[in-house]
Amino acid sequence: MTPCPNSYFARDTLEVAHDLVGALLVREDPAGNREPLVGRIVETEAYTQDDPAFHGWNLYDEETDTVRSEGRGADLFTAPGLGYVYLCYGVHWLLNVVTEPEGTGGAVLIRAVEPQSGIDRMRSRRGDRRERDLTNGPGKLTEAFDIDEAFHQTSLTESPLFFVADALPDSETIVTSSRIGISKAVERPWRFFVEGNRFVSPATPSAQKA
DNA sequence: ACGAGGATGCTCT
DNA sequence: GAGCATCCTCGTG
Repeated sequence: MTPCPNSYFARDTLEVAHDLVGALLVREDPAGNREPLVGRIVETEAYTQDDPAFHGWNLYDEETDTVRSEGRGADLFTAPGLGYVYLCYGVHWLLNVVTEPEGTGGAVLIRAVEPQSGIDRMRSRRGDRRERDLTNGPGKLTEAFDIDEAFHQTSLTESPLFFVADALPDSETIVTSSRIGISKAVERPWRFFVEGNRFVSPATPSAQKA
């Protein structure tokens, strides 16, 4: 269980978003008394600094190669491997990990995981429902994993919350589609997910080969 | 299965 | 005051 290091995230955002599909998301109990919560990531989305759907859109000035440090989106230009966690629709926390070298904007949204360990505790947090409904959406998995603003701008390369790289089995294929729930740059195929996996979020635009 | 509508709070204009 | 990187419940087929 070696966490993905900062260098893993200091890469092209599309590559990181692709490679995180199949990786594990691990949430350890700080006290160490209980087994960790573990989910295998089956769906991600990429957001980049030249992307109108990006929260830090237009903070980067190409002419002067500088970044305006105003507002929420500025945290997307911080060091790779940090958390970017924000409240969506006033209701749900969404988990992103910052990508690209510091000073370049980028993040990967974790949209769905397949529970692997700690399922009983996920269900106790989420309510008694089908296993696939515990974590098949970006707001659902943060509730199942007890992730909120406390992880904003904290390191996601060490306990208690980190990623572990893992390859997909031969039986599974990564495909892409347009991203979910955005109104700008909707044509960019920057959603990555495991084809046919039942833990992928319900909204599923037509897929293309990754 | 599928669609409509409401909850709820932060950010930016 | 509008617009969200969403989810849940409750209708109707």
